[in-house]
Amino acid sequence: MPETIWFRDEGPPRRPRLSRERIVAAAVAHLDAEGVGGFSMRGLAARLKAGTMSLYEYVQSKEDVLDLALDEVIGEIAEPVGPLPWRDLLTRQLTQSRAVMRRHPWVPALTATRPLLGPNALARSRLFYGALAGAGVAGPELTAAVGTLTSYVNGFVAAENTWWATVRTPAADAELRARVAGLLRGRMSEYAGQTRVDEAENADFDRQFALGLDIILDGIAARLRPETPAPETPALEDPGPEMPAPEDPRSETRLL
Amino acid sequence: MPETIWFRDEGPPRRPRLSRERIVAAAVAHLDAEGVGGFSMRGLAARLKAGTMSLYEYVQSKEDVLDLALDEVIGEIAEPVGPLPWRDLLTRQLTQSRAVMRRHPWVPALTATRPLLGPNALARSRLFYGALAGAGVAGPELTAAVGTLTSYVNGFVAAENTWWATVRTPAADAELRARVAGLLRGRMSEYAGQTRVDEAENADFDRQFALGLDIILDGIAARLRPETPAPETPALEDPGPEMPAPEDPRSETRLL
DNA sequence: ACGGTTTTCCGTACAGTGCACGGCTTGTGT
DNA sequence: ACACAAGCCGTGCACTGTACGGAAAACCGT
Repeated sequence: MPETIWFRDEGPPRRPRLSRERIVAAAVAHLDAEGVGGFSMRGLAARLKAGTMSLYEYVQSKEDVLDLALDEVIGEIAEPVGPLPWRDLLTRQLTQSRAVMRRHPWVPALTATRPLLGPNALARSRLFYGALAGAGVAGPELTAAVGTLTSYVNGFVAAENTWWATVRTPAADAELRARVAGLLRGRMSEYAGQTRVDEAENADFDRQFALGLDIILDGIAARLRPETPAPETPALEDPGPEMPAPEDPRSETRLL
Repeated sequence: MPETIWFRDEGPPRRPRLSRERIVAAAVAHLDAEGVGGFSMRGLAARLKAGTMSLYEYVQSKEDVLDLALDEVIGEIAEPVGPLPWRDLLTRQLTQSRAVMRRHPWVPALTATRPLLGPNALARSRLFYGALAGAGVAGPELTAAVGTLTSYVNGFVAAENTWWATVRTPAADAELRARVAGLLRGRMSEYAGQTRVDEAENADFDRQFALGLDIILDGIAARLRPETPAPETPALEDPGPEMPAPEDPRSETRLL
């Protein structure tokens, strides 16, 4: 009687128990749970029920893990579904970016330190460049526009996260909370005559974010129609406004 | 013969050798030299020729030192000199912000983590709110405008700094440099038909920064004159557009 | 079926960290 | 002259990232 697979237990793990994939997944969970300060290779290994040094078979350093985790969560941003006007596309994408960064509050801290060169980050960048180029932005204004948008989102959510972290911490007593709230929210009431700022903070941030985004998008839109008062930027001496066809038409054509 | 002071040597230090002031000055120097990753309390103490634990007489934690150092360098931004149109004032201040953050590349990494509640940071914030309020921005648009501007600056310089750090490091070999440069700068040439991006990178960033800033300021300016196409924001039901007099007229009146 | 090679795993060790604790030194008030 | 307090800091502890080298397992050519 031939011994079948069904009676042979799989025993100790056949193929490698660890993998880069498993490691980054655990890293994201670990970062979500402990924050970037509480993240350690020992803790990560423990979460994987592996020895600490085993991780170094798949990764060269802690920084590598962080880079991988960062690009991983950037991948959580969904691809745009259909053809969309550039402004809607950017608004949706960036709102999603913010959502991801709120879900993973360690992200802004990392983007401020590490360059974003992973495949997902590059795909995002490519998407934005494509959308704005399709809208007619070109030359230095194109890079400026993309840079402005992504810088804004990063900066906004970074500030937003530190706000939540300092004010909504259980350790923060009511007094600190009141003082900080007074300091910051007071600004607005000080200059706008409105004092009751109650508890709609979450909605406040949403609104704040959307408003700021609109401000930037307005500024970009203003550069599209030449009748708006923006007489600067003498344009390149380079005559060619011809646009080379992107080498990968699949992902580009559906942009607009 | 009375013993005069001149023959009595000052001997061992009379008053406390350390002080919060001395510590933050050394901390800034240490951070400039070693970066935020290489910053350690032991190193800082060594720079002050003091025992490590002596620092804790003046400070409760490493984070305290970082917060102090952060607010310290924010103080490097000069006060505006005379009355200025709001747009000029903001442009100058934010350009100086960027200069400070380039001089102290660890700043963006910290602002992404810690809330900015020091006196210098608050004074800056106050200045911006005052300038924009004086220009006629009010309500949620006011906070959004200020948030957008500061978020942009932080985000921009953070990205800029990581760029310099990865590409201009001596450890970065020419190959990495070329690959990264190709990836990023390629975006622009890909969509704008311009390929020669040579070496004017520094000027490029300057221009990029100014352009992005102009985009945002345009967006803000568009909200000032109601004839521009921005029919949203139904305004507060609160009737009073009267602005309360700032309690400290000295620093406010000269804004505009 | 078996010896050898490669791949995966990880225990140990080392230099470094932030900081709690408690003792020492020094200047001051009475 | 003495008590007291303020500034100083050596020692120690728990923790970090990771270099090194050995054990175990998986694969492979014969």
